[in-house]
Amino acid sequence: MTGQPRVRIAPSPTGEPHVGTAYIALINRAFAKSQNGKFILRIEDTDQTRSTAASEQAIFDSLKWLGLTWDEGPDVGGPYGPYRQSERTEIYQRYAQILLEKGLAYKCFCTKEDLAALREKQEKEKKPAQGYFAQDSPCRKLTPEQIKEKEAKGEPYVIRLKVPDENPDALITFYDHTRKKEISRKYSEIDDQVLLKTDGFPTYHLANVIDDHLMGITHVLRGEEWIVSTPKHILLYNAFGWEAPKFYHLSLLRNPDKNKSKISKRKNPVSLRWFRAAGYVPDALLNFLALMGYSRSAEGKTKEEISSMELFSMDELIHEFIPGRISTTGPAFDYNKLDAINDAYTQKMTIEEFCAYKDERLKYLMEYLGPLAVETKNRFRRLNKEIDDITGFFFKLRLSYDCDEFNKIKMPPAEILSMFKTLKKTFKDKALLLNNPADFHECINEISERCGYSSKSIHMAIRIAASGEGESLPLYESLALLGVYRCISRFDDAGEALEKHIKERKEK
RNA sequence: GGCCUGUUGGUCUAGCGGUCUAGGACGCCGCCCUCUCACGGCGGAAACCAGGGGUUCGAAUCCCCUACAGGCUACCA
Repeated sequence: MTGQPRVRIAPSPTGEPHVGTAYIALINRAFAKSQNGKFILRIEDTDQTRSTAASEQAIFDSLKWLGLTWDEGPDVGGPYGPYRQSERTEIYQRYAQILLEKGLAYKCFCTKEDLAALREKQEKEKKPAQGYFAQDSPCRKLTPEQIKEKEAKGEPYVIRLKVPDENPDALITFYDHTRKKEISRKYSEIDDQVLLKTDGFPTYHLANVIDDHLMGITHVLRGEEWIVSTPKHILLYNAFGWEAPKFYHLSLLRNPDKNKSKISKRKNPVSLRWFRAAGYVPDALLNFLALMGYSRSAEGKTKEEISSMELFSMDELIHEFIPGRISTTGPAFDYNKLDAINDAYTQKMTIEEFCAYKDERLKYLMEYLGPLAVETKNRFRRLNKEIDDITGFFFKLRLSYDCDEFNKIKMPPAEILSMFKTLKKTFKDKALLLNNPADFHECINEISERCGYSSKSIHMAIRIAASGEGESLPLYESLALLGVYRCISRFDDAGEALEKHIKERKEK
């Protein structure tokens, strides 16, 4: 051991690159660099049904855009590769086999139905511990002959960890360095987790523990959602006879609404590609994210220094980083404050930097717009026109509706209102099916036919709700880029604005 | 339901037993600067430190209980 820390982030390449990934990456990188350590990127693509190469590329691009570069990873290599879990399946299988041989894991032939039945039974009995554990596990009791028989028949199986059950009330404990305290769980509360799936791929738990050990990870800084499963991981480290890394759990970014639930695309933009296309300066986004997870000390600072201490660069963060100052409370993601910080950064720029940034952003914006790029370009008369007059609606959180626009829909206001409601409901129901422009096209036609809305009216209504105006970029492509969830909230907003408008007119 | 975690103004936070009649930032309001807006400057409203019990000469700070919020409870990570 050299004494230099090695940390990692391990994003899954599913869907859009998430701000949460950048947030965790930022803390990890600051931690590593402040101690002259290494920051590693590992791709956790063990979920074969959801992982895509495009998503992986988007993670690379987005993190690089933010300057969150890594020392080792799938694209740059390193001494502990491969850094993509899908390329390490034999390793996991080998280690699962070791556990099997040691008698610390077992093959489980239960089907989905078996598990559902088990769960139902447990619920009926109101057992405090649910899940697949010890005496509830039929496959634990299988004799070697029975196992052989099932295997010969070709029954699919998973490999599960055999959680020690001699002493169910004993505690399994680890130290959380962020919360600065021990956290523990009873053995009886931990189920016999699946280690290797039927398809031969590992679950997160197995792959994560093996990789962290094999890659020499010394400190694990990850999201708070992992706290409860950390004891499972400790169990695995014990089973292998390995020393566990030190754990730091980072509080989750939250939606800025009343309840502060985990930040999600259903409620707000979370894609790093969105932030980039929206025109945020990378250093500003970084600074803002750092504020969410880390707070600087005011000690020894003058009044003036205190009033500007929220503004700092990645380098400054690295130089003064103190792990003990990582926050433990879940911060609401305040888009408003992000804007303020972004303003501060643009003000610090020179004209040259500003132009370079605008150019870079414009290029990226066109890429982001995809099929709409040409349409956007064609709407310019002269190059001095502001691009955001045309594309701004993609990047505003809330639109303000000019109520005269609604007059362009040739329908009575009350009917428009109910149309917005129908649209909202249908989009919500079909949310998972609405991805491409064609999906939106089909869906809108369906509603139009089903409810007897004229094609012209429904399209105009959607156009106004989505873009805030009666003239805009081609509709279906726009909706696809906006994403279903933001469309839904815009139907809400537009409906609300219209309702207010109707009320005001009545009062007059 | 069970388990785990968190709780200082609307939001992000400083604070680690007396210096707190709780400081800063964002947002909000007002004034000044000014041809407008933005920037900047000044000022203001906004937190009885979730609530209740302890411990202590003394608690936002330590302990306990309750409430609320979040997370997890998948062959997803």
